[in-house]
Amino acid sequence: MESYSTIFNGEFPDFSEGSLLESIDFDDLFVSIDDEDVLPNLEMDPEILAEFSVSGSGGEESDVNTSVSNEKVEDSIHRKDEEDKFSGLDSSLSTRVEEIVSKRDESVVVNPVPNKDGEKGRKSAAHAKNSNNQGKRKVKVDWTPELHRRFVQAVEQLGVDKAVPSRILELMGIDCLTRHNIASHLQKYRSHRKHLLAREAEAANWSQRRQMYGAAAAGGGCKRDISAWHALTMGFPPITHPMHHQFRPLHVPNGLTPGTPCFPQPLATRFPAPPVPGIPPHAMYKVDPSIGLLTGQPGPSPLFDFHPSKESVDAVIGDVLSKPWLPLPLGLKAPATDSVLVELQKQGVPKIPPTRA
DNA sequence: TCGTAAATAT
DNA sequence: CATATTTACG
Repeated sequence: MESYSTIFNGEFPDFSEGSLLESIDFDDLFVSIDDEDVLPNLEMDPEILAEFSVSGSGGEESDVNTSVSNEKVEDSIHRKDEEDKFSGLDSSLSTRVEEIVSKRDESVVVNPVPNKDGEKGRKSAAHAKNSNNQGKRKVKVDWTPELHRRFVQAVEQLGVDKAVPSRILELMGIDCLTRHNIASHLQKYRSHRKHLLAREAEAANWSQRRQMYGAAAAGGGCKRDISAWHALTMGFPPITHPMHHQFRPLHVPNGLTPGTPCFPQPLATRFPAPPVPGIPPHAMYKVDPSIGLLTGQPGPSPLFDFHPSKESVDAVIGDVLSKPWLPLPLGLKAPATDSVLVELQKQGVPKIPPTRA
């Protein structure tokens, strides 16, 4: 039910280009559900990315993907699809032929199409593999991050609700894909998006209720806000476990033991990751500009030379609380440590030299 | 052609 | 065994 491709994350950092931080827009991480057409840009698991960076790392203009296959190149098949009519977009593209090597690995050549916004041209390569395509020359399309990027771009350009396979294909300008490929991908994309939004909605809901709880609690026992209290008692299982048992900051000031909460206690105790049904605590996260990354992820917390000042923390607390916990899409992990660190600096959070113990 | 769901391959 | 992708069908 919850199986979705890990490539539906929207954005994929280009490690070969530079800091992956560049590709991370933390603001987008917190897009609320009212943003219909936007999916949060989440960092993809570097491991997953690694796979792709290997095959296509160097080439800047690698219009030809020869990445490849083993020595076995038995036969190649030119697959022609009715989609050829779209070849007009890019002559070089249209000329590209999808080569399928029957024996071992196959390479599908996909050419980049100049982005409308004039972004730097990227190579888009799709590797199609199938071990036994004897008889059938159907090859599974390998939706690489780049390819998916193009896909998403096309979809968003058309509008999520208006996006239709044929149109998407046209916009993508990749001649070796069929409508069916797109349709299939679109199906999954929509499904993924649907669930993702649902999860975000739930998370936001819980976060909201947490806020209510916090307000009610802050009310000092006098439960004026009956609704809030009711919602709390009805919807929330009493939190009996110490916060640090469930949730730990990814980053703790130097000198502290990993796992030691370094963020303000009120935040930790009052706003733990919401127990969204179906989502394990460790799959929830939010980013705190001054504190770092908060997740429900248990385990050792990496240390790094960063220690937010109390002032910085206080200044940002309100903002943090307003941000909802977000569910990590399956196959994803929270932004890397470095990402957070750089983001902190980016936001002007003073970096205090670590106090060597 | 599209969208959905079942089938199938990895 | 999960799940990504293809294939079938209304």
